[in-house]
Amino acid sequence: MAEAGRTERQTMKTKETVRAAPALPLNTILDGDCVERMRALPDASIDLIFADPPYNLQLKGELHRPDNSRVDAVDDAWDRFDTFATYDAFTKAWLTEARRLLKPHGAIWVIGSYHNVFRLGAELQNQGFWILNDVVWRKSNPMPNFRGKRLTNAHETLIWASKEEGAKYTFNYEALKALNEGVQMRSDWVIPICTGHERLKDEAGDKAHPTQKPEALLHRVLVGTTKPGDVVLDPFFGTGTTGAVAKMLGRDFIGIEREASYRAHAEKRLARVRRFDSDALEVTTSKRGEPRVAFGVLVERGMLRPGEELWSLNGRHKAKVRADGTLVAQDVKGSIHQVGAHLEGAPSCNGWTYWHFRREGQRVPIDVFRQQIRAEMRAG
Amino acid sequence: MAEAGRTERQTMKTKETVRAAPALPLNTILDGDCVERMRALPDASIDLIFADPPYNLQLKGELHRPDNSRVDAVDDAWDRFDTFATYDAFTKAWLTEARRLLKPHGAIWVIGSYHNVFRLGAELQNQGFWILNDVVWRKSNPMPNFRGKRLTNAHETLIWASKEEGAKYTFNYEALKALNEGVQMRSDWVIPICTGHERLKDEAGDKAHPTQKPEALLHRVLVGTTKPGDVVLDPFFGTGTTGAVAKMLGRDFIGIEREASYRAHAEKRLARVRRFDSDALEVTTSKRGEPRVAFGVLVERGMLRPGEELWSLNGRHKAKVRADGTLVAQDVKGSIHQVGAHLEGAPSCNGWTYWHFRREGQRVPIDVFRQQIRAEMRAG
DNA sequence: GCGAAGATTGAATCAATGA
DNA sequence: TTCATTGATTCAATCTTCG
Repeated sequence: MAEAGRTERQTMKTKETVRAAPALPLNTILDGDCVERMRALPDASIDLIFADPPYNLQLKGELHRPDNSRVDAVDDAWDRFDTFATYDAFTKAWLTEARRLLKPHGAIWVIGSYHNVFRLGAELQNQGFWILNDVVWRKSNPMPNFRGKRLTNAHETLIWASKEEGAKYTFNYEALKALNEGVQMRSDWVIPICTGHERLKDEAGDKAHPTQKPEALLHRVLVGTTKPGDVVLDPFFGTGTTGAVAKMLGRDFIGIEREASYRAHAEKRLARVRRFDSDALEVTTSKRGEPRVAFGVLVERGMLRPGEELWSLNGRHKAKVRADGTLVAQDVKGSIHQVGAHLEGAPSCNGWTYWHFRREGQRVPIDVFRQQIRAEMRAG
Repeated sequence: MAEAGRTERQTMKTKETVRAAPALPLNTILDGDCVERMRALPDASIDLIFADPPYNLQLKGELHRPDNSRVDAVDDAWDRFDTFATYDAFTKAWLTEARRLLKPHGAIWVIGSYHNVFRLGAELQNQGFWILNDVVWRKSNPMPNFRGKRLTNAHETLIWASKEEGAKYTFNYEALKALNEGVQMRSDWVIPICTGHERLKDEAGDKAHPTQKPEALLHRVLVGTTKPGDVVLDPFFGTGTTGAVAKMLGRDFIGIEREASYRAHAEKRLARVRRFDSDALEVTTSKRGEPRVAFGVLVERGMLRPGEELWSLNGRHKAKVRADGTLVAQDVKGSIHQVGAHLEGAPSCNGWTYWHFRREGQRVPIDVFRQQIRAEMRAG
């Protein structure tokens, strides 16, 4: 259907433009270098580009977990660049082609981590792309920081940009609002990393690709910023998450991937994918339980001050709040639960209902602050 | 005290260096241009920099190149280039001074939105700063997107970086873990925007500063990445959130702010702030700071006897204690760590938590003896 | 610079086990 | 058979410090 429409349009073009505008290789995976392959595609032919370029992680030695198992890191040749200058030149080259390929009302998504995303974002701006949002993919199950030397790296960043300032772009506001329980979709998306059945494995049972993206992420991108029938280009196709989700959602895709083994996995995967019935696009939203609130957050927010005294339920014990959200009593320090249990000689203690602060002569349980924070979290 | 120490050191210096190392203007707000003011401060004198640079530079109408030549009216492309170039030059200038001011084990935090954070991050990397994490401040109560044309912009990005690759830095792992319900602090922080009593207002009741940061954000930054007594510099001080939280937490600060009205608000605010009790500022510490204990000391003290058998964590291996504090198993002898690693075929092993002795049918880790000795050392 | 001590993990999937 | 529990495994990682 879409194929026929395109052919018809082509026949109406003049000789000069026909040469510059060959038929698009829709729903196929092109092999080879992404810049070269993009060069062969016609100007202003693509509605959306989703690009997950190498992150240039710069990992050094081996890393082991506390149980001594080895972390299977990204050590592929395609992720190694000598210098930032080399990486920047690579970024500039593929973004230049990407911009040429975009229709005037097209848009681009790129994804990266702190290793590369600042360079991606700066080059997007340098080339005249107009950033619409940066989006944080908050991983519900990230890999921990095993050595305890930094924060757990629990997110990646996406940048969504139109071709230039003032250009139109597709944004399905209501669809995203529906995906978000009836309130505006925010710039932070909580999505689990790709595991389980969705994660492609090779014959040996190892992961087929070190950085396979979850389909839920692409689902949100494509539902939110493309229309059915749009052409989506992924110049770093990998095992084809973009293509798989595009096919499910009734969008056309073009993939470029130079690693033969990734292409093979992607081909097999795409053959299995079925396009959704249009009424099957409803989303399942998982109800979560009440979010956990750390006592320390009350201190950070100034609801309780470091040094302030808390009183036990029965008024017999008191403890002092510390800056990191632990308590210190006469002969013990620890969490609100630990200190309460110790003072009562009990095996456990719910610190939230046990500890009280004083306001105007009254003892008030600290749990009122937790409820307040939860209300804010729900609002957000 | 610190002041005295500095003076003493100065008197020992030669004439040339005295001029370059004046006493630090601790706990004051300097007025004027941040780059000029930073130039007057001595090398390697600051422990932490927190910077919230402007991104809405009012360039329109008086646009000048870095060399101070005026920019003529030009087409959009030139305008765009010059705008970014000017912003980049500004960023480069203040980051260069910032890096010079940092102690070798110092660190920097910068905060920005998608308008400027990619340029900040790229320039940090270009100058040789080593990014430790990017952190997402996820706002629980962001401003909605009224036009429904984009995603609700619900976060800002912070970048935490050390002075260079391999440099030490302060990271209070256990304190942040305590602040997060006992699990590792992640790179996404949920904190409300600054409203209510905390939000400073002018005489007319309007907000005193357009982008006042919440104290909770600075609380987490300073608890997590500074020590009491550290010197914290904020080159874009605004209404002084950094200074206020630093003072509460027993850190020294230096602020730079060119707007007189912001300085006035900050001065009033700082006068109101009370420092927390010093025992409230103590923070849960890591085992890494504890003194080392030789395993042989346990044998010397008779806690374990030569010839006594120890069992591995999983109960599969055993080894015998020798009088010199080494272990001997079937085919290997050496330290508690070496023997454990060998038996498990692991690259390394923490013998303190791996090896257990038997008491009344129970397996108890030898680490309990180490803790006992450490307690004695603290008491003695 | 090198060798050794010793500090360090959260959420989720899936298979095996037991009730 | 079903369900709860336990253990093994895995995830884009710029992941130590002291003598």
